Amino acid sequence: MAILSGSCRFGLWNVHVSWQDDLVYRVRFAREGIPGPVPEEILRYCAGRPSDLSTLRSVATEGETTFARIYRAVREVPCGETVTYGEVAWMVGTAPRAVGAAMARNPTPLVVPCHRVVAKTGIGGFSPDLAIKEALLAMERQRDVCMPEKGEVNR
DNA sequence: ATAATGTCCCATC
DNA sequence: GATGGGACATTAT
Repeated sequence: MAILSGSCRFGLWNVHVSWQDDLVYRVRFAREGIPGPVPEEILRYCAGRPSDLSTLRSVATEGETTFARIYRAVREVPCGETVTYGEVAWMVGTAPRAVGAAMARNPTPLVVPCHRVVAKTGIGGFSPDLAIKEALLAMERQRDVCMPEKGEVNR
């Protein structure tokens, strides 16, 4: 089968997704949208509705490279919570700057929740726009986009 | 081999 | 509180 690609809206941005079944190859934020399908969980998440992004897999977490291990560690950060670059580094057994470099090159934001990794003193960075990171964190703190478990999805 | 990262920590004002 | 420099691991050129 061919890899599918499409986009959905999140605030002022469009979230482009390349995927197949439960495996996500790439996620990126862009000004303009494109037609095509997007995984159901991502669609719900962007709409601020309950979703469980952990049901999706990312190509970024596969392999035995240091980056892959970093992405796996980040994936375990619960929705609504944050960790610092240093803490992730300690868990994986690497350096804080390596974590920063890995986040900057994260091929699948959201699926690998790099927005939950913040600096010890501030919020850290995010591209293409730090405002996206702030919006994601604010949404996870206030809304119940987290915990799709056991039917509370609608009513 | 060198530069560049979405960092951290400690020593200074 | 603000600033500066060094150390750290990894990737890209």
